[in-house]
Amino acid sequence: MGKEGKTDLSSRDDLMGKIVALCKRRGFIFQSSEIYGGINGFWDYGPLGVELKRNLKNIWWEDVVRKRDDIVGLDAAIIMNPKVWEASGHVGGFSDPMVDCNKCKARFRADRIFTVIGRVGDDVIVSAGVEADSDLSARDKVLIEANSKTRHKIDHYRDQIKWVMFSADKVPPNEKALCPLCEGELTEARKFNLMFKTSIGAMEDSSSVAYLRPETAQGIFCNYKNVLDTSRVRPPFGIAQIGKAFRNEINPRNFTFRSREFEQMEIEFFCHESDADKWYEYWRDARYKWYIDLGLTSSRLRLRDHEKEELAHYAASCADIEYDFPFGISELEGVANRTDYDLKKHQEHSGKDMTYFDDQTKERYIPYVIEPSGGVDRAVLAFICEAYTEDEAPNDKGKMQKRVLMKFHPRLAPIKVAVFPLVKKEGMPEAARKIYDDVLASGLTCFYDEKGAIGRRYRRQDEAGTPFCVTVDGQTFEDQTVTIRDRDSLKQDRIAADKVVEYVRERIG
RNA sequence: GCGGGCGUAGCUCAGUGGUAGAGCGCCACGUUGCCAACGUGGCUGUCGUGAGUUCGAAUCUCAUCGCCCGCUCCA
Repeated sequence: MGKEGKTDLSSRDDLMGKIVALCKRRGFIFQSSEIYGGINGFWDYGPLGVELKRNLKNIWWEDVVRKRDDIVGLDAAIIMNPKVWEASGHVGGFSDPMVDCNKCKARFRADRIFTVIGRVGDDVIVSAGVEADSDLSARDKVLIEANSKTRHKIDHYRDQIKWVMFSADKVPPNEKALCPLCEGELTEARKFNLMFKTSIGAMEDSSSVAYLRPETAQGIFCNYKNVLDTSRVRPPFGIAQIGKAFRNEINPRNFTFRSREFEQMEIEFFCHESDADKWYEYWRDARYKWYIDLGLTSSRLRLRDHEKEELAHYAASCADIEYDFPFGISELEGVANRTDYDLKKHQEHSGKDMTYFDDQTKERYIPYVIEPSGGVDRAVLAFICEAYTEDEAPNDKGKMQKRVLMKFHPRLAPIKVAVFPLVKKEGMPEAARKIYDDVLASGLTCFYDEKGAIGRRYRRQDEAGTPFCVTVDGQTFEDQTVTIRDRDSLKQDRIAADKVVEYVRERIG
């Protein structure tokens, strides 16, 4: 990280560096397996981070499942029958071997790139890389495209030339595959399958192969019939799930933003085709508002409708909810109209009937699916970036000093209340302990601290994002009141000691 | 995956071949009467990891892991 000569870009980088440092310093997020040198793309949530993340998931679950009568929950297994991933297209689609050019850095599908070499003895008369359907058509293409000098040579040696043709995924020993664009050397063919593979049972043979799910959605689609048959729901209705998913990303980046193990919070909302557009718009707008209500400012948050060309093959429409991170604008959640694509695919592959029969209209149909699918870790990171604030506060001599605070929405804050004795004597610790016990008993997260100067204790809570700090002082013993300090404004109210829980609850909302 | 930069205490970093450092932090005791106070004492290191060169490596070489930036990729 640069120390000086900051451009706009590097000061944004610096901001991300400060956020990463604070996350570690205060125990929000650690790198996985750090003592062994870490492991790329995996992260651990520390004591404050796990509270923050859990708060976020609980609020989501409350808002989309418990407070609604049209959505039910689900917790599906991470490992599913491998046929699920054939039906979803995850096994077939992303496993083509690819090659890169070492020189011009272009990337190609290995089985589509051929190298053609013509030799007389050990002399190479012609060698070229070419994109083609077969080795013979590749040679023809090379002959047609050859320049006049090369053509001359080829004609001259005609019957003596020994041809070698091969695709970039089947390079013979001692040969090298060539780039069709720049004639540079190509890398070995590599398979780019995003799914983590494992095996079931003690013996690792091919019959036992299984995958860690690359998305949670398929667990919902596979249980759609079970839920319909057991939960007395009928379209329009949704199934919600929070769970881990795994993708063997080529290039994990940007702290926890793109990691190989991550958590999704996802709804699959089933409705009639004729209502699909209406529900799509409903969920797109509702999900956008959800983030704003939890404290992401609308200037950094944006809702972006996908262009027609940008849509995945299964989606009729799609919108991204994006956040302007210090490293750039990136997606938090996607809301898509997936049509009846998924249920149809599972009906085809499993042979099981996925239709719904509507008793009132006497219509039988496969429902359309609206999918609001959010990344939990991405949302946590967005709230962390949003909360990170530097301002100035006076020290004990009234001089302004830099202060770092995390302005979490009180609902998200890992610790809701901290309780301090002003000094460690005259019974103040005991009185503060009692208040601490009361707050804990109420179910609010609370932190007790009597170490060091009062100002230091306030600042420590500022970095943890604790919205309220309660202090027991001399006056507490005269009129049973305490001061309660607001994290953002630094203002203090004096309230009755037994009203702390009530005061905080009112402001958490 | 490619190219570049970086990796030293919990954090920020200094240290260009000769006994591992500073500031902050953390812990204890005292002091302290509302915003990173003060005093005294204390703790903290596989110098990312492994190998090599050398009498001697944090320092030079190679490999490897991790982080950052750009490209690439992105169901």
